[in-house]
Amino acid sequence: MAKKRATLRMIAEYAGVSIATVSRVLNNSRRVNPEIARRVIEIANRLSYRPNEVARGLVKGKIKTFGIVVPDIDNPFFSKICKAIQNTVRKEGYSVFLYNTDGKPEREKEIIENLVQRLIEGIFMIAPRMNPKEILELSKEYGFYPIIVDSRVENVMLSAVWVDNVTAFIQATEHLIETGHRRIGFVAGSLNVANSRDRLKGYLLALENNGIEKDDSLIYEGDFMISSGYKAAEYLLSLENPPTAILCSNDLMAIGVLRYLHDKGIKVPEQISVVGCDDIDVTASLYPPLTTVKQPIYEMGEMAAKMMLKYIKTGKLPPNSILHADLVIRDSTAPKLSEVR
Amino acid sequence: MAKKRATLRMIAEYAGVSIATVSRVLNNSRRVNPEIARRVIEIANRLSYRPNEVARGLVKGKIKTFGIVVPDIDNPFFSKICKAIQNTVRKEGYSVFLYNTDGKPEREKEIIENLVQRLIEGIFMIAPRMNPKEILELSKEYGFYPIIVDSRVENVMLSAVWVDNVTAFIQATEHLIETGHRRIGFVAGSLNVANSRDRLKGYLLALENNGIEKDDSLIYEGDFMISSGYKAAEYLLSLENPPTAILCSNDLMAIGVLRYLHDKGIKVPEQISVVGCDDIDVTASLYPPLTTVKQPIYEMGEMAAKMMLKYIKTGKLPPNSILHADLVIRDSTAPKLSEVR
DNA sequence: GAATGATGGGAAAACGTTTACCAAGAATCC
DNA sequence: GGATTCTTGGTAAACGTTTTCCCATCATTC
Repeated sequence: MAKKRATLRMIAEYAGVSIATVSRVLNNSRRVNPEIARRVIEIANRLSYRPNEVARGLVKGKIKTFGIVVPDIDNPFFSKICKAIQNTVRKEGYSVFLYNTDGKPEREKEIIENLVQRLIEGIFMIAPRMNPKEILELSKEYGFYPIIVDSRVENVMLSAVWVDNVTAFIQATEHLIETGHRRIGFVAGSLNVANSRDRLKGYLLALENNGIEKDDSLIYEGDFMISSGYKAAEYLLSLENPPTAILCSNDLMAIGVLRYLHDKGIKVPEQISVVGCDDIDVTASLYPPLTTVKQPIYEMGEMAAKMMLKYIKTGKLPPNSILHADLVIRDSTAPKLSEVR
Repeated sequence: MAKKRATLRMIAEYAGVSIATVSRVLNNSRRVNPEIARRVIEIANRLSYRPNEVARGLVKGKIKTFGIVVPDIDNPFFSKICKAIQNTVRKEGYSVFLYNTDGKPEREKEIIENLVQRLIEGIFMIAPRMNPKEILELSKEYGFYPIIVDSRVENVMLSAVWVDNVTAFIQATEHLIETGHRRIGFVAGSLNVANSRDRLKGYLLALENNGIEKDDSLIYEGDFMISSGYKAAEYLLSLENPPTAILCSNDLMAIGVLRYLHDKGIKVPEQISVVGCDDIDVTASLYPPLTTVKQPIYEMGEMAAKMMLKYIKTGKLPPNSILHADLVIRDSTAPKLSEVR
């Protein structure tokens, strides 16, 4: 079916020179006679030669490629990070392998081993479930550069980029408290991911700072998907003393919450306030437009990619990068009903 | 930094056998003495041997990997297709390279050449901008298996999976006509992609079938993104005789339309009906829940993956696969105002 | 007991590069 | 002008596999 692809050997024969010379010309790796160089290039073009990256990878012991390991590519938050990484590393000639874990920790190790077999240079672990220490060990054992994205990592010799979620959620919670809410429901993400724990922590700290006693029944653990937001709202509204505001660990769950409230005819923000997190693209177009913690999503991916490239170039661990998230107030939050009256 | 990875040679030395024997044991490619086999496997495990896929790829002339070329991974429609492909091919031991084109046709060729250098076996072209003939030629020249996803391809020796958009849009348009609408705005996607043209065609056919004269001023060409839906609505509502319903070529643009209408205080569906296309996850959670043409997104990706796997196994071109899309009626459409009164 | 066949192991070529080393000629330096 | 250094081309090893031959052993068959 396919024509035989051109190889260095073929070019060498046509040009009447050695393979080494052809390689040198094409890679500009050593000076060669300009006349020969011209001829080689001309022939290479004529045969539309493309280097075999696999052969090259074998001798170099690595291939210009990164792995991206992501819980769910179909989550707009993650897909934007992937896009940012891809756009950034492409400019340096890198490709990316994409792997979905569906949030299953056991798949992460499996994937890493698979990637290593393919001689990739580095791996972006996005919101990993695995223990950072374990990632560090694997990276040493197998010899790849790891960058952790969207997950706080401290006291481990790993480079990571994350958002200060604790502060952001203190801010979000205090916004609700300031507008008079005291019973604030919290829809957490899976608590085996660091971010979820941090967001919960911010929520709890804000309550404490404001002398509001925590009530465990107001905390619901979801899984970051729309459906679990729906269930969370169903649960919270079934309490005998339901919350007047619901703070969600991501926008998708907030969307689920909004949906439940619409279904039940409960008015947002008049009867209940809702806050999300991420500021994915659709958030501003919901009804009502959602108040949310705006994460610097693209920046986070871009930063991760830059850190990786620097890591590879220098061999030195780049410092962690902590980005800031700010609350964007839209129309899904309002002063507590009783205060308005 | 990294320990030396185990190789066949190392195992062979430890076990006191030849490399060939080790390879045979590990690949089960020929019977060997069970006693030796046992020893080899034991040593391989102890050294936690992982085959070097790059070396293997070099001798086999191909590597168990596919490329996915997609206009915008951050579009939930595409990210779901990617997820489906990934999930399906993973089970057969394949990895995927992911490439974003940002909808730029010139990048597609570039990416294909890059992928071919890496000895991938096949490429999924999702909603490609490139001419199918050209894709076919490249696939022959370079020797890879192409599968076209979400784009109608006929009379070309290529395998593709797509949705019958013409029929779906006839159905969507007729739903609006049946409920009394006669001035129906149409927000097209980029008309250089086949799907957009088909959707427009369906719209026009439905008008014709129902004796409604087409009005070019009611047709707006967007680019599939939220922002262009917003602009489209702005334009359509500025007409001296504005439409009473707006049909959009995808949900994202419909979201933009809804947003504009909310901003202007125009009630949906009371004052104007809106229809989208795709049925991405958030669609049902919008306000109002959007009537939309539900595309079998995951199925399309899964089908594409299965076709690819079969293509590779048999070497024979699998037949095209045409999926069906159905209108899902939710709350964003209603009989035309004047009819209600 | 010789011829034949089956079995299981090893040697080595092959995949397509990069690169260390070598050799020969040119240039440079006193 | 001879010794030294520089330049530029080639040779061949190396990367880690798979796979084709080939050979030795042993069992089977007549």
